[in-house]
Amino acid sequence: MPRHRRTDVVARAVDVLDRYGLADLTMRRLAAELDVRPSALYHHFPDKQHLLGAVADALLARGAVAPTDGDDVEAACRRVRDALLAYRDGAEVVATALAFGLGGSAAYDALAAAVAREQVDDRLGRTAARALLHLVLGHTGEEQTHLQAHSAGALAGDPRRTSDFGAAVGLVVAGLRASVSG
Amino acid sequence: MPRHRRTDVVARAVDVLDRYGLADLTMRRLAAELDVRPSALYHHFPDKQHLLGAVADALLARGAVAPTDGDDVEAACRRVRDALLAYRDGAEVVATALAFGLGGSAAYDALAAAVAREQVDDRLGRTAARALLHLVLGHTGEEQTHLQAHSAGALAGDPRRTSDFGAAVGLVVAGLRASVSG
DNA sequence: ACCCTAACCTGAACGCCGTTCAGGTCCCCG
DNA sequence: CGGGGACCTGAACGGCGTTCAGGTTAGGGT
Repeated sequence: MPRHRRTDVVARAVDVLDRYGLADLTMRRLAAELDVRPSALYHHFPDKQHLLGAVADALLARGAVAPTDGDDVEAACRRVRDALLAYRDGAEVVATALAFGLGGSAAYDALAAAVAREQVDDRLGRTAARALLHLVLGHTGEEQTHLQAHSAGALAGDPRRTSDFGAAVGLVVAGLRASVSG
Repeated sequence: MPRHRRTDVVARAVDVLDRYGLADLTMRRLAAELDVRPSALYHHFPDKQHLLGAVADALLARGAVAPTDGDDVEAACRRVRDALLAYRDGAEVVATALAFGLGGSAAYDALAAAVAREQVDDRLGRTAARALLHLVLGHTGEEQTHLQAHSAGALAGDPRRTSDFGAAVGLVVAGLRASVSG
């Protein structure tokens, strides 16, 4: 009965991700959610990794993460971070997509574009963008994991300690500025 | 016939990890390698995550990663990186152990100790150590993934482009020094 | 009005995975 | 010599990603 296109499948996958988490974003579950048999998904994607790559790209697109934004470095980092935080396990999804080389490159592009706006040569710029990417992914992923662990039953948690995300990014930016003018 | 202790199991797991990679480090495979039935492993560890945590700690211990080392920040980062690179998928193993809070804390401790040796207050020091941890894990993991992808059939790879690991770390260290003396 | 092609899907299986549990064996301590 | 703990077996449970031969259906070309 149901007839779906690639876009529908990805959208539904994003929905399942946000409601149940990455661990429960399974081919079988997604298929059930679409009222379809698991094998039907393989008409749209060669395997789960490609699906996850498309999901990562969708997350970033919904967060308006694009290299053409006029953000400075701090704002670009915040924008990527916000996009990742907007969906459950967003950071992990994008990180694995990047690791497999099957998506998520918009995150790097956005950071690289912002870095390029500083007066810095290409080599150092790429290094900085890569460092910032790892920083944002690691920091946000950690935050997201603990945030979710607390939401599930653990009421004895810290009183929402202020995140040092900005400070960590500031450290790299300071190093970048020191390297260019020093 | 065979009788094993926790230590033996972890050692064998490290061996399997290095030979076959994290994806093939399965409870069943490890059990077979020890000439034992899979259920026997659950006498030593409550689940796979705890096993992996112990493996992460073993990797770091073998790399002589300890907070008492007299390294400066750059050297500490290099030491952690070398420990991760010494075994296949080492970075990923330590990263997931840290994410689950079941091991790998020696990596953070080593970096934190080195950072503390700089003249910097605790708050900023912890932020810097955390940033460096994400940087080292992300950078090394990426390197390790691509390195292994190239070793498996892809001879059309880059001519071993020089890694910018040192430059990335230097960026953070420069930022740290700028923040303390500026 | 027809057919044909491509897109989309089914049904059934394959081989793997982590984990559980009741019960067995063997060594060491008292 | 008895008992208890450490270590292991055998067998299953439910779930996973993936494959494949074949069925259905929509829509454009003639």
